Amino acid sequence: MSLATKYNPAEVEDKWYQEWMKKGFFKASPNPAKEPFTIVIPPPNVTGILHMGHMLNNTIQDVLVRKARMEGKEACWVPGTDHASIATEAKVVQMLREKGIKKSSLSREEFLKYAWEWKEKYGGIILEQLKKLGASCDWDRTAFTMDPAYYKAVVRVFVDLYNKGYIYRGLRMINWDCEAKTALSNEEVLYKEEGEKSILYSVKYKIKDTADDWVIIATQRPETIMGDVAIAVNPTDERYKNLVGKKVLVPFINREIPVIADDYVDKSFGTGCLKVTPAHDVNDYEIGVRHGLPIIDTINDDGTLNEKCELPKFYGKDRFAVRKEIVKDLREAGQLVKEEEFVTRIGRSERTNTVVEPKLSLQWFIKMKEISRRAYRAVEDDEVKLYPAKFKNTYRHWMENVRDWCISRQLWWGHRIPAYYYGDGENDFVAAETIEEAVKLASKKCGRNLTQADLRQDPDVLDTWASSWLWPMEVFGAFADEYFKDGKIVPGKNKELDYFYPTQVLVTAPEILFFWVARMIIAGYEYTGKKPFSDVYLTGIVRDKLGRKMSKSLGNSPDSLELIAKYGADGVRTGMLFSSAAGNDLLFDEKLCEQGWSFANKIWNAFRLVKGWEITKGAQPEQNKVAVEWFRSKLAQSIAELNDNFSKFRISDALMTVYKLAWDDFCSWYLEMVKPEYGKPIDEATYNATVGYFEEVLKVVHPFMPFITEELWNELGERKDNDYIIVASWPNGGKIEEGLIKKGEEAFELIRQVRNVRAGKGLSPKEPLKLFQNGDLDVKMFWPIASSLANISELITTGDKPSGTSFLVGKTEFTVALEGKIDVEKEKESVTKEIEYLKGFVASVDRKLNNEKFVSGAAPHIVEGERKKKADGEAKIKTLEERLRSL
RNA sequence: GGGAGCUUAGCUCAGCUGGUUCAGAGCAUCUGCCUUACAAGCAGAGGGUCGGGGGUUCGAACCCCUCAGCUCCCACCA
Repeated sequence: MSLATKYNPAEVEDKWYQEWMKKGFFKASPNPAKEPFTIVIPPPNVTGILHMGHMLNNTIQDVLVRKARMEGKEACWVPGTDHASIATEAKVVQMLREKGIKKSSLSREEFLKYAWEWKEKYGGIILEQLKKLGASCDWDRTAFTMDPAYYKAVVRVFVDLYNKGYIYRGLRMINWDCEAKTALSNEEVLYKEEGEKSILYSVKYKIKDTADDWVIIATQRPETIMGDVAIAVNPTDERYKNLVGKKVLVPFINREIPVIADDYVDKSFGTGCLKVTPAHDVNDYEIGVRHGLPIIDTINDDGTLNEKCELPKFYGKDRFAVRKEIVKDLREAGQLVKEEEFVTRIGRSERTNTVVEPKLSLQWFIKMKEISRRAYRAVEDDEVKLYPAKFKNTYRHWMENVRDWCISRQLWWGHRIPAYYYGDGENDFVAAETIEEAVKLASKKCGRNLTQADLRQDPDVLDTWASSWLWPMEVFGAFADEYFKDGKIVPGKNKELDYFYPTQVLVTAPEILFFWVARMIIAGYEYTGKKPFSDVYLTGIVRDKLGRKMSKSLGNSPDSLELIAKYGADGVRTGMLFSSAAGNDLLFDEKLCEQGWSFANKIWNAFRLVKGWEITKGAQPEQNKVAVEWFRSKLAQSIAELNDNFSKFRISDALMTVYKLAWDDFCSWYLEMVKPEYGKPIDEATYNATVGYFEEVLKVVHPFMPFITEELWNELGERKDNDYIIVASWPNGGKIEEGLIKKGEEAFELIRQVRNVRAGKGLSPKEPLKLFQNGDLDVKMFWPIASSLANISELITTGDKPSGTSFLVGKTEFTVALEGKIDVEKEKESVTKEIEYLKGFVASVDRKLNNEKFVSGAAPHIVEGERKKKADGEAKIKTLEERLRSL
């Protein structure tokens, strides 16, 4: 038998993944005899590639799914991708631009053809990469948010919510991307942390019917002056009290606008006078609404000025170009009194990086207040639990201040809004799932017989989250005709949904708690009356070891697939989990993957050891019997701890428990206990027990390191049919003999102490030592093990006090005989030091016990504990003092 | 501006309802070993007045107040 001393993951990983696929172990179907365990993947962007965040997130999901599968549950992990409307469209537009094709030169149909081609080409990449990681998804269920059925579901939900009165169309101030020509949600607008430099201009407006009286306002957007409809001052501002009600003239166009008073105005900012431009500023819009002011929208969709600005030389010119010109004009007219630099926060589009233009626009909205009430309560009442729980606060805060959700996007890639217009009036439209239905509805609404040709469908598409919020339901086909009735999903009809939904766990990033998680909960209750999942595990952000976010520009993001090639998927998976408590950012260091590989290598070498043993029919030595019994309890203890970690979603801790069980308890202690001398065989009983334990250890390691465990499982025993570790049963632990574990601990302490003496005195482990015991610690049971692991030739319990170095295990003193090798003075010094320490300790305990209030106030078992501390301490002191005298 | 959270060993973090798992783990460090499973290993060791200050209590890493620093979320000042 020749096995490499170094484990090589590359040789085994692909093989086992193929084998699992071939055997269909990832497939799940409704099975009433089994409990379901469902996870829906947070669908990555269809054009995405696997980055570190995905690796962490999907490793966690796979660990949970694999454990559930071994526990005998019907484990179903649904994979899929998100069409990611704006992100994908941006990529397609860029691709076309590189080919020299402008989006504006294409028809909608032509563009979509390119987009679908792009999707077909790149859409599967990330899923293939997940396979390298070992993700045990049911690939037959792979879903896409623009699959025909899914598309239909999204449209259906829009119509349904419209009919229920939750969806409305309204003129709202929205964030506008002039380059992509689309509305952006608040979340898609980014602000630079440090702010951006800008210039604050002070501009003079002439007061009407005065010779030379002026009002000075401060603005950083002089190009919007022509959209001004008022000047506002704070009502308590004494400086301007007599100005309110007067008219002033807008520079250049001399439109008369009123001076109004509004609380919003900050007296201390600028001059305390604010120009009000409702079309181009959110706050101004609100002031405008409060004062019934008109709205003059001077800027086109593409960021150029239009004829409403009344100055023909600016028509069609970009707003920033106009800013420069108008500043010049103002200066020349003597109306620019000050220019000062200041730092402000400018919103930029997440996708195109252009400065976001606040813009009034007709958009579609979902009213959130009422529809989200149930979802709010669900988290409050822990019906849906968040891990870590601190996100409950964040969630509550968002829910209590929830705003209406703008769901329309001026894009082509996505679910087209199923609203059909038949006229130019504000209400001349209907919402319908099909154009046929729309014709009927519209005809009825307007009282004329319309045809399809009379209808125009809304050109916009829906926000991507307005499709992915249905994900946990629609991956099971929830909204199909057969199951959907009167705005609800009828239970008892869809076997898949009834069985797999609600799902168990959602693993995702905290940044999409509102975008996605909250909205899934809302949609879940709205359509099924049930939560979409019970537990939400929020991962942290993967950062580099300096704590910086991983980004392309910093170049600090390692290539996922290269890491897997280097350390194996097993190594990378464990590497990612070593330091990633839920909700904590993960400071990724490649060394962690190396540690993961080392762990695999350790297990590999344990296997090499066991595999190399020859077996004899001989009787089982006492030492091995004890070792086997001890490990049985130790294993049970670790499994209990492990299950507890899992139940609390402490995945990192779970891995650490497994790591210590495998490395410390199994390899360092157990295997060392039973390892026969070189060249000698091992007895059959011990061998069988060892293989059995090895299998149990492999099982608990499997969710974390699926590949090496499958490999060794198959090497360790004769396997037939479907005997694979991936479907092996999760160990049930068994009885934990506390007494045995304690005896083991005492023996290990004894061994450590003897080794310590050796290290201190520079004695070789090969040199046998004599040990003297003074005290009543019962070491009999583990003695054969202790004597062999510490290489002790003899234990003398006659009470003799040899020359040597002593130590305590509990209250019992042990002395390693070291005639002629010790420095008596040093020995005395160290014993004295320990006595001093113990005396201080006993004194502090005494202070407590002499305190009336402590004895009467503290719980009895605490007081009892203190008494025992004191007695033990005193006993130890006595032993040590005797020792000191004998030196 | 509003809200949430964090500060424990060199690093990353555990420490559940104040008291025997109370000062812990992994990594890193140091010392000694190439001991036929593994030197990417083995054996052993050192290291923290639990951010500062104050208070409550018989007793505080844990509860309260306060100061300092950091992080995140929400809103966003013309």
